[in-house]
Amino acid sequence: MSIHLHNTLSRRKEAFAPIDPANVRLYVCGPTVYDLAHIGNARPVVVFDTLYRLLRHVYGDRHVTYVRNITDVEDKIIAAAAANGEPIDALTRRTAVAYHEDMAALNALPPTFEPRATEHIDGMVAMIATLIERGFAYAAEGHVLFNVPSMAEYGRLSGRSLDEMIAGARVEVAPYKKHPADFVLWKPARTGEPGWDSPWGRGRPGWHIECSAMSKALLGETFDIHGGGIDLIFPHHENEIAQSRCAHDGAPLARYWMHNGFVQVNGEKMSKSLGNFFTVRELLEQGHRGEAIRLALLSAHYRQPLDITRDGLGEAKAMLDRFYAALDKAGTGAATAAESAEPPFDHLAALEDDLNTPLALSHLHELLARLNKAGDAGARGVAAAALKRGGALLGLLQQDPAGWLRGTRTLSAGVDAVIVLSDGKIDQLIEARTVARKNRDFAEADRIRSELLQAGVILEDSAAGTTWRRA
RNA sequence: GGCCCGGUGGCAGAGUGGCUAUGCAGAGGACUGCAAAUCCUCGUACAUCGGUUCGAUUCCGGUCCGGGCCUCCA
Repeated sequence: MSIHLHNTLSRRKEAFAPIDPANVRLYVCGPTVYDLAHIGNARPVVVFDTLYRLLRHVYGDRHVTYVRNITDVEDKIIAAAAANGEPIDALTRRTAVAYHEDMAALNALPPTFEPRATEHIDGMVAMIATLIERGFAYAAEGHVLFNVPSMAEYGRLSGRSLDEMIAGARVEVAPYKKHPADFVLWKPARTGEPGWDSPWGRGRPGWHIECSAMSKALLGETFDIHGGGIDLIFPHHENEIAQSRCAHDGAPLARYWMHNGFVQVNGEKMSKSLGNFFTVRELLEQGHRGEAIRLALLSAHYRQPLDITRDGLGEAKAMLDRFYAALDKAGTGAATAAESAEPPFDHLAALEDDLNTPLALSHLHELLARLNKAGDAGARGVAAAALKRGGALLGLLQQDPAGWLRGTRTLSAGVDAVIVLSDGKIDQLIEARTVARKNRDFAEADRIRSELLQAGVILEDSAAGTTWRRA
């Protein structure tokens, strides 16, 4: 089995063959840093992080280059900074830090490179100059525009023709555009706005050009996979393709295009403009742990729409409780064995088949059942190692099991919303209960149990003694 | 209006031209002082109407319903 991926360009699943197996190259559109990331923004991060982990497994950790940019110059940033009365660089720095914290909570690995648009202005200016020189772009009233009709294949990715786009156009056409579909490569900066000197006057780049310039700088003219949310197909990715191909003698930008479906709320797209979003940070502060959020995001196939609900997050949490409880009983030996274990075959096969995470998870459940049924320590160790190794491909199950089960839900700023009893107090109460049970004073034993339960602590008696976990 | 996706058991969610998805919830049982956890068993689902086929939830077409893109958006 080799990796197969659904390619938006062909609208079908294709066998994946990298240009250079020694350097598999992946580019994913990252955040515009003007506000906290909502759960919809987190989905592509988690999805492509999972792809990154799979590619690293198949081609080797050192043979995959993953680029995810940060857009730190853009109209919304300017607007948000003005609204906050905050300097632009303070806003973007603060937001980028929060983004990193939130994505780390979801157990997303840092990308190989995380370029910022403002670090690549020169490359953008150079690319724009090339496009003008070759007749694909023109300057008008301080703007530089890409001339869409000059690109024969424009519309291929999104599967629409220029005529259709004009027919459906709902936007007012700026008077300086030669063609209604032309889009901005460079726009003038007004006083007080961030700007860079250029042959067309002081200004700043349009949104699309930054990805073209940054991917070229870090991955070359043609690379393997370009990913992002489904809403980026048009116009963003279509425009990236137009810019890059026209600047690069027609060389393809990326060979495989992958797009994740939306996170929805009550069946509707979650988006900032609709106002129906919640941020990753809010969920964490409500006590949902990052790994549960990650699992919820992986519980549907990446191209399907996904509703994130309280029930769904609760189910993900319960699922992790089961996994970690089994791993906890398997002991620490399994953790070390997992280092050298191969991921379970059918689990890997599911991921190689266009990142079928729900199917992969079902195989993890099979391993869980095997682990729970394992008779001896040897069989337990093997099953636990396989489970942990499989989880690693999904970015799950890597925590200390006891830490997960009994862990506090301490969040940012040391705030702890849930813990009422300290671990020491819990142990004390359990000891008292054990004594009561020995004396067959079950009324007292049950009173202590229910006292603990009210504090969110669940007891489990076994031949080996009493263990506990937090609900 | 144009172009795309989808409609699977109470819920979530894979998949398949004929054979058990899986998880959650629920029912029964084993175990347990009680409980929890675990294990065993169970419910026979694929919007609708036609077509192709020996056979369709799975392929094709129509209908209905939902979502998305066409404008910033993951």
